[in-house]
Amino acid sequence: MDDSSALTIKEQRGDLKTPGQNSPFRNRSIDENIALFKAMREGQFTDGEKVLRAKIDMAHPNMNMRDPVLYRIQHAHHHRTGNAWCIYPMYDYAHPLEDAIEGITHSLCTLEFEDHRPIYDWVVEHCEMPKVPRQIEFGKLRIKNEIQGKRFINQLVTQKVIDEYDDPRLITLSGLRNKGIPIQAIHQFIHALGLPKSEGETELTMLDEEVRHVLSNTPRIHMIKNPLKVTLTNYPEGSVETLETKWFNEGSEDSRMLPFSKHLYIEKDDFLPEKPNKKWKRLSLGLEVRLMHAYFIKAEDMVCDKDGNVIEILATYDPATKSGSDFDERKPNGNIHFVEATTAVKTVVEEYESLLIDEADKTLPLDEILNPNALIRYEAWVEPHLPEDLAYFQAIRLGFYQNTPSGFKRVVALKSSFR
RNA sequence: UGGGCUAUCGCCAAGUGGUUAAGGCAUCGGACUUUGACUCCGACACCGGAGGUUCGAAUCCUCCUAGCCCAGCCA
Repeated sequence: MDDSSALTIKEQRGDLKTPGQNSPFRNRSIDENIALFKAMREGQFTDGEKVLRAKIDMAHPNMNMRDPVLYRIQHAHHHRTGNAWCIYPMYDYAHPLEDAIEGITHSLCTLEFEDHRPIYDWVVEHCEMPKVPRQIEFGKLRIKNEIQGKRFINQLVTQKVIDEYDDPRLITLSGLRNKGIPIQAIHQFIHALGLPKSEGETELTMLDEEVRHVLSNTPRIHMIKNPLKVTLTNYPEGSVETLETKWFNEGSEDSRMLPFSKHLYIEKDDFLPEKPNKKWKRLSLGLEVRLMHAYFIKAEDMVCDKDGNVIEILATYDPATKSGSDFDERKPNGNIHFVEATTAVKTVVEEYESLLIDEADKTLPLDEILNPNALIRYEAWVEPHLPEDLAYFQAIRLGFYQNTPSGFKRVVALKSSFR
């Protein structure tokens, strides 16, 4: 039992290179110590008036072994035990005992507790615990370009940079779940990483790849992010054709109805007036592409606004090239997806990227390294007739999305070798 | 000479005296393709440095270098 103040104990502890001094109360008798400790437990002292310490070695090179405090007085209300106790054990004393009592054999924790292992072992041994647990330390799982520290996450929430603690931009478990990352992907990701003692920074692309694997068999649908109007000049006005189309998830015979008409939307990125190079497998004037699951169309002309932006493509379609017709007289310049303009449904979509900019220096202030594109919200055009129980799907050529009551959330983008 | 720990490809990570030094991610080629996806082929490391021991070293020894953690009555 030590009557010294916190400040005195601190001063007596020495520092990294100089040994500490024994407390003047270090040699109290066992009886006196027991009586004092009982009184302490009874609440006869005020906070900080006395403390229980382990008598180890004030000159120990590991400062954790310089007579560490075991119990301190805190007349505090505990959320479980109420006011039953006014003394509380320190982590270094409670933790090894809890492990031993619970029959823990391997107690895993992070690297900064390596210096505490000697006390852990000391407590187990000196308390003569019948079961001997072992503490094993490992490195934290750090992720590149992400925020993980409680302090920083709290700051982000408080400053309203993100909405809540389960914001999908966070890589907390609840954040990942909210974003729609399947639990199997997390398991596989963790399994691939192992439990090393080295402290590296893992790239999140490893998780992304696991997510794509898990989601690879989800139904595929057509969704247009940035619509560009296409008008088929040789298609009758007013009629909407319905094409039966396989979902295209492997092993499934399910099909869906995909509308098609004179008025369509394609992705803005899928058109350039002139073919820029031989690798261009999309639409250009004079070129023919296949609209997936539908027909070949050929861009004949385009309409621009006064600023020169392309706002509409005038094209023709070839009825002979209908999907499934085994037409093979010509090869299209590529395959792009589309949506029928009059039946397409507008849907709110959210997409996420890393919270921090690439190669972020985490020692800089947060507001200097936040990625402004960590959250992007937009309205997309989606084909109709989606199943009501659709939880996940792949928007063809875009990515995997989670279907939620508030809209679509992108779980992970598709890979692309397009340059 | 305070103590504890780490160091294998751009990123993770196997490996514990004899292997062509696993594998994944990323990247770069190419095949296939009604998703520039998937899949499939192919390319991609003198093991932080210097010495030493050994027939043989990423693995053992010595020295060095770099990085991380520790001075709460926090966890």
